[in-house]
Amino acid sequence: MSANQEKERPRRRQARGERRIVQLLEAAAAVFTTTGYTAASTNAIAREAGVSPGTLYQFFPNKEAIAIELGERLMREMREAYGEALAPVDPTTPLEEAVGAAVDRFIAFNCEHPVFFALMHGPDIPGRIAEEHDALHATLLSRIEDLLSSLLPDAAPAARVRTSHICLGLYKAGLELVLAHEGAERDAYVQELKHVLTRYLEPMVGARPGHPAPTRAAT
Amino acid sequence: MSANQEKERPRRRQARGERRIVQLLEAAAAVFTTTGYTAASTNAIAREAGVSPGTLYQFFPNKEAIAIELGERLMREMREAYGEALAPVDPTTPLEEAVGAAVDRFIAFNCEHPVFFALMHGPDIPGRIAEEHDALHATLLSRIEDLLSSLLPDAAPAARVRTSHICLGLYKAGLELVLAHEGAERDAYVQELKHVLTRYLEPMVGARPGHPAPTRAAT
DNA sequence: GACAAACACGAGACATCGCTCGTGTTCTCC
DNA sequence: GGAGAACACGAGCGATGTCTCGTGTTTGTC
Repeated sequence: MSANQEKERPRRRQARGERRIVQLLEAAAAVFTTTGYTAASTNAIAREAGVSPGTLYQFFPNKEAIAIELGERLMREMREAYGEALAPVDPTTPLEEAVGAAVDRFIAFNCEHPVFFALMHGPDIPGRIAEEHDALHATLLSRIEDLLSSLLPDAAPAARVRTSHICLGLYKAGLELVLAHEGAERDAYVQELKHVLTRYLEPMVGARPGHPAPTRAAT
Repeated sequence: MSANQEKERPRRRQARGERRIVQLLEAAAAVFTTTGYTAASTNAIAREAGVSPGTLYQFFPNKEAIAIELGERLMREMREAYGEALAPVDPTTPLEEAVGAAVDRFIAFNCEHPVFFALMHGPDIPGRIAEEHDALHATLLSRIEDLLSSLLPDAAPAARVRTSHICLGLYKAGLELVLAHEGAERDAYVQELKHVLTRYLEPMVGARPGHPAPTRAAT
């Protein structure tokens, strides 16, 4: 079969094309955030970008590819912004501080890129995007697991995996609430999210060496 | 204008019709749980119920009405199953017990009716269903607030509202994880969810009279 | 048994959405 | 300055999905 060179057509992009691509990606981000992936129509994305439907398909083979590319750029930007290892694990830092820093970073990123939440949260995700979704999920999960394994080295593997899932779930729930509010109220929810996570993890890491007693702060 | 009697057409249903309605509702529940609301086609629902598309529209004016009716029956059943006041608030019961009972009840209901989660969780909800979603949300929220106000009577109203939102968010996050697992693993996640909630609330209710010190159990 | 209303059917009207295609314009390189 | 590639347009094709409509069947009532 000689049909293996189809996918790799070395289309030379001009500067104008690159500009259109980011323009389309931004428009897609806007539409995805407001309507979600499935409800977003490619015509709407093209209209938002101020181009014709045909132009959109000069740069993306289909609707899915738009979300894929958008997701990849988002992931890349996240990695660049926060370094390869998301939160460098230092077992001597107090729990509150570690959790606070991690939460602050993630919240900041998600506030800057609301699409991220929209793309990763909807159950309306068909086909290939699910893979990317799972990839991100797994990445975050392993990061959290690394962090946890340094905090509680004695836990059973299964329990640690479970704890990681719980932490990610708690974060996502908190993020939804944070994004739903603004200003001082938003800050208050961020604080509550930190409380949730620290109080959940506290009893588990309370016994580790060098940290005599868990701290208790009033709300 | 004499066009005010349109909506109230006293269609006398026969027993057969009532049966068809619950049959269609069950089929819709099955389809909604597997594919979500928007992706579910009315033809698929009719097929699942073993009737023709035309028959479906004999009982429901449109697709949305199916979800509305399904949601209403679910809400009614929930109210009936757990009484008017969802969790009767007794300020002398220990926190762990109160949280445990509430979580167990809700989890049981959601495991029996997976549609509930599917209908209330998707961002793919158009138009009028959002209202019902909000109604349920508000109901649950006020229930939680009632429960909280008996547990921590001294908290500021704004903080209490916030805490309610957090609790509901945590529950939803936990529910997603619980439904994603089965058997012993599922039970373990239920336990973790209870831990999350009790540990989050513990410091707030720790100072209330009659409860000298918060209990601490190892994981 | 007759009449009307409720029930059931399924082909298809109508709309929407993803995507294509023919045509015309702009850029790049020689 | 001319050839070819990349870019841009927008009408419209094909598939899919919601909902209608004409027709036939069952049920309840006198």
